[in-house]
Amino acid sequence: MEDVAERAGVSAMTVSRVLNTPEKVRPDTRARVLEAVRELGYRPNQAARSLVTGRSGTLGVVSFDTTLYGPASTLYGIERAARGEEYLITIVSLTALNRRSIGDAVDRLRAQSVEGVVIVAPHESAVDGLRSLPADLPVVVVGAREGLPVPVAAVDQEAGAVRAVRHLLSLGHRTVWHLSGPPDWIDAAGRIAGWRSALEAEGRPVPDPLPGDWSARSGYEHGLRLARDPEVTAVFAANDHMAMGVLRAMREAGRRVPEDVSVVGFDDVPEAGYLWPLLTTVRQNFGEVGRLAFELLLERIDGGAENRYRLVEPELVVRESTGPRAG
Amino acid sequence: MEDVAERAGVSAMTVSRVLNTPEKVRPDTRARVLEAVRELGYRPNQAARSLVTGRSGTLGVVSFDTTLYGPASTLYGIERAARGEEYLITIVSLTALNRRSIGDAVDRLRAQSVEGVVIVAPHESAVDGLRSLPADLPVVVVGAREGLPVPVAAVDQEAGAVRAVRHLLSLGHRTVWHLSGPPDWIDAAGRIAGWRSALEAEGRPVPDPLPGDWSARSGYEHGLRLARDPEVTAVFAANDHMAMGVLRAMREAGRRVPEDVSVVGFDDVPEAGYLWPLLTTVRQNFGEVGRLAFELLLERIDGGAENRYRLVEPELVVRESTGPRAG
DNA sequence: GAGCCGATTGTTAGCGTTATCACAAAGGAA
DNA sequence: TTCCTTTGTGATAACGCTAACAATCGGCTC
Repeated sequence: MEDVAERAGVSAMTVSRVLNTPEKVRPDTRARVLEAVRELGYRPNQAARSLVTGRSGTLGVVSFDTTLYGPASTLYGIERAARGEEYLITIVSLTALNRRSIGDAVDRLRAQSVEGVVIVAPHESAVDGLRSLPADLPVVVVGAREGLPVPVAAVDQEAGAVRAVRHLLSLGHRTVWHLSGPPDWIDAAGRIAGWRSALEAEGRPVPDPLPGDWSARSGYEHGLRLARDPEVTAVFAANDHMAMGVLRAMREAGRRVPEDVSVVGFDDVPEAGYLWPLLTTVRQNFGEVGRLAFELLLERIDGGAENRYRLVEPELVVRESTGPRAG
Repeated sequence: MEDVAERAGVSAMTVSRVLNTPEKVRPDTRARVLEAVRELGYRPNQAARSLVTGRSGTLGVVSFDTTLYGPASTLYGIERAARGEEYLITIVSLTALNRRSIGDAVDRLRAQSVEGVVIVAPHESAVDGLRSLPADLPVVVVGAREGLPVPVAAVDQEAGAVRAVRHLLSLGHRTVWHLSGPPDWIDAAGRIAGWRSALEAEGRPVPDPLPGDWSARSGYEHGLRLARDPEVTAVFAANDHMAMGVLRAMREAGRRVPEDVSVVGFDDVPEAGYLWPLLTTVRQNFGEVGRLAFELLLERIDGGAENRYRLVEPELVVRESTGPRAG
């Protein structure tokens, strides 16, 4: 920087100003400095800058498993939004889902002086961990429920489930069976709540939800059982992979989809549009959730004290796996 | 840090030593300092540290689309490996695949003083971008071909394709049709080369490869055409999604899989094990590639000058979509 | 023409660490 | 005892940048 200043015939301070507040420097001086910067290939040292400003230009993202479609897409959304504001994203993935693990992850990020952290961990047990976060670090959570001491961005799981169930009921099905996700997952709870309320609103019987684990295998196993019950004509699986398992089970049991049984998934994973039959499902806009999370975090960093709760509406995508009730 | 020093009755320098080279401090002094650190909740300031040491404890990863299974898994592998060595990972995703875009991404990372960069971009056009990288920054590339001026970690695409083809030939198929990936992708080229060489090694006819675009749609379209040709009894698709499209096309055309036609994919995406029929495919261990990339980068940072080329062997996973040739 | 103002640029003093060298104490060899 | 190591600790000076204030320079008012 000293070299640049000398070459441009100004002081180091002026170089700094050209880079940070160009409007406070006379155009011709600015041009001379920029020319010198270019010639010398000067790049400001971020470490020195953040040492003196206290700002690092970096945000942290803590996530459970970034190979899953949802977290990966959310991360991507955060990164794209952050790029626009000249922030870089540092990631830490969680090895376990307890308070300790989240605390460690946040600590590691803090040691690198991130300005704020987005936590992507849609589990009840993760929510516990949030209660013991450092108060001086801006934090935003993705996918948690309302009422936390931090801002939250999430997909409206309940609304999505309601849409799926209404769609099935409108096709003439008497009621809808539900294959739910693991109880620890907040998304799973939201989908159960939406499914139940949509059935109750129409005065339909509410069968016990069948607890799955997100895997196609669990969908397949429950699916075999459901296939034996002729009463079952509509199934709402809490995610697409379980729905795929149900499709396979129905096929093996000789029940046609959608003629005999309608199946709806949740997520709209990319391959949902490639299956046979094409899966009717509820699309979650994870990228948008990431963008919202970034916005909330920025507000927090800039001093906002509100704990806003921002929801993204999911969208029902009707394909081939649902149809009118037979008979 | 000053406070910690005072509380422990030592100088700031000794506190620094306790944190960096504990073996150079007498055990009782060390204990006193650590106690003071704990009591005051002291956390060293990384910015100040990297200002003086020139090391930031951060590595950059440049990737094209981290929502895809491959890049996401590679990233995850890098992150896990880096955690063990106390490195944090900063990500930048590419908006386009040209030299400019890669240069920008690397520049943004460099501005944050990352110690090295892993580039995940398995495209020919990305390889161009690599030739104009700054020479003073350690860089490792994932998924490129041999012969670059940087170390490379990749899956042995050719070996994977050879395994897929040999498997099909061993089932009695006369030859194997290939649905290839986009020509710009290095992986696609490797799979074509492996497929061709395996056929030629056995003196089998080599049909023209059918150029797809990784999407299930392209697999479906080519699949419809292949289904009309009774000669076609074995298809090797360059990825699982295209294989899914082929499965769907065969089903619609009334050709049974695997009785009439065998289909092999590539990748082993998580849902490959949930389809009907379960897809025979070639599994790539992306996590291992990520780990290798991290190792190579570490060597580079520590001064290694070699441009090593490290390959991970893919594995054939035989499921239900392949069987003996009919007749 | 003195005095004042705003715009622009410069000077100084850190930000929180660690490298380097200096120093003190303790032990061993002569 | 004296000198020389070795080991542990401290003092000082950077690292590269920006905040805060100081200085300079035109131009303008009266």
